[in-house]
Amino acid sequence: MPELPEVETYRRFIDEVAVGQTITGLDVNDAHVLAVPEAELRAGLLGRTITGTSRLGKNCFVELDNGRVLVLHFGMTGDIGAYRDAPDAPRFTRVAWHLSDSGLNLAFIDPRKFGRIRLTDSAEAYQKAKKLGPDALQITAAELHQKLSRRRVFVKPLLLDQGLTAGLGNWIVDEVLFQAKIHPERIGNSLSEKEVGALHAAIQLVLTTAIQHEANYRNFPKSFLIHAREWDESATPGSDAHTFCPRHPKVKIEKTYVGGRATYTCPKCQPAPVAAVEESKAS
DNA sequence: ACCCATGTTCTTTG
DNA sequence: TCAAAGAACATGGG
Repeated sequence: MPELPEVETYRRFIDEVAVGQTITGLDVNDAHVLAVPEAELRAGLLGRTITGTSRLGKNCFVELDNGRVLVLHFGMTGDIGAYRDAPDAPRFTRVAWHLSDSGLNLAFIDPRKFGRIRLTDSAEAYQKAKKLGPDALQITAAELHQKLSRRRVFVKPLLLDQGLTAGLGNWIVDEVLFQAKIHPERIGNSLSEKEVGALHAAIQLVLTTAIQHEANYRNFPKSFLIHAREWDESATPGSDAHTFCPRHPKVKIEKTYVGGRATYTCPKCQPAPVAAVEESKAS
């Protein structure tokens, strides 16, 4: 779940539920998701008032009244929730914060426990320490072109690299490349300025659309590749209509692996790079 | 029972 | 130094 649009949705939820409230309790059901010692987290949070929220890529920042920042990273299966009474805590709640005024508890939910919770002095310090690039919604086309032009690597792993730009995950990169009609195995520095322009526009389109729908994939436009991904099969049991390209009803979406990650492409929309062309452009 | 998975990070190998 | 591939992490769900 948690790529940029999901994290943005979680951030807005936290902003609504928790800003202005004081943290009066901390439950650690599973310390595995803590990237700081529990005692340090407890000392850093109890009695603090939440003053605001922000986000960089897939990281959510919860700002505290002493200037420090709680950082939430949701790994592969993280989620956020709220509950009033302990028996109502969502399944897989690993950590929860008790909020003074509302009496609600904010839950960090994470079945697979790849998520992490930590404290930092500032969002900027965290960005620097983690070597995170500009947020995918903030990066300009020129900046993207400049970064891609220096790399002789497949474009898909480049877009997944949080140091190049932060926030793009596996399905979004596939969607972006499909919308921009670029093959995932095109070499970074082989992309023309025009192609990078299309890439940048597709990033904006996919992220803003996903945020609008609060990352509920099923509600995305029919023109999106997302509907061809396997996990959507449950929505249309017994049908394989969803495995065809939205633009070419007779062309099947292909599943391959690029950089070790499952990758979906339309062979007609996204022509595979020709090695000779790539090399001549690169040299 | 087996295989796959939205992310990050480290190790190995070239 | 860079890049690619693989593994590890932890666990649920199909």
